Amino acid sequence: MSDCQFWLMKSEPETFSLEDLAARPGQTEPWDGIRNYQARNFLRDRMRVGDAVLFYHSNCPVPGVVGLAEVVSGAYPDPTAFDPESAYYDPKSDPENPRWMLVDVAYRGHLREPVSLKALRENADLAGLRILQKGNRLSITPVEKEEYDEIVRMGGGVEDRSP
DNA sequence: GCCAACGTTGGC
DNA sequence: GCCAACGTTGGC
Repeated sequence: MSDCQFWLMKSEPETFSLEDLAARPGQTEPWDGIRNYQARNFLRDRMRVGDAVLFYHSNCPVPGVVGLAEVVSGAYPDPTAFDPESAYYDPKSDPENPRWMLVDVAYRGHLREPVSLKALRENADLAGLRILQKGNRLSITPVEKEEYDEIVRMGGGVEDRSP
């Protein structure tokens, strides 16, 4: 774990929440639907198995970090891009040369208390967080180890809330 | 629901 | 390659 990297990944809880991840068979889920090149490049070029993830709920009453996950696969083509039935279908993604990738992530617990966006903003040690910068909408962003540790500390540590 | 900020598309 | 139009994100 010493050389793993740290990430923050956003999800709208109405679409896919941390509770949904905890309830999945094997508590693992393909993180599909990424349709932004910068986020795709992070997935494809920099994410490694074992990397630690802050799970962030966006577009909801209290946005913030709610728990932890872990990258458990390398990047591979996102099958939803080839599925005309999928909301994420992209007719321009060629199966011979896939445009969109994903990784699998696994549940690693809830923070005892969610750390709200407001609380993140109020912590001067987190001023460098990418999601706090003006206009940043990236759904996958790298996080420093110190920032990750601080957010887990603010959340009162981690507990398993497997169903 | 509003709207600011950003990314993508496509005509030229 | 420019840039206007459009679509999306996501906080509030």
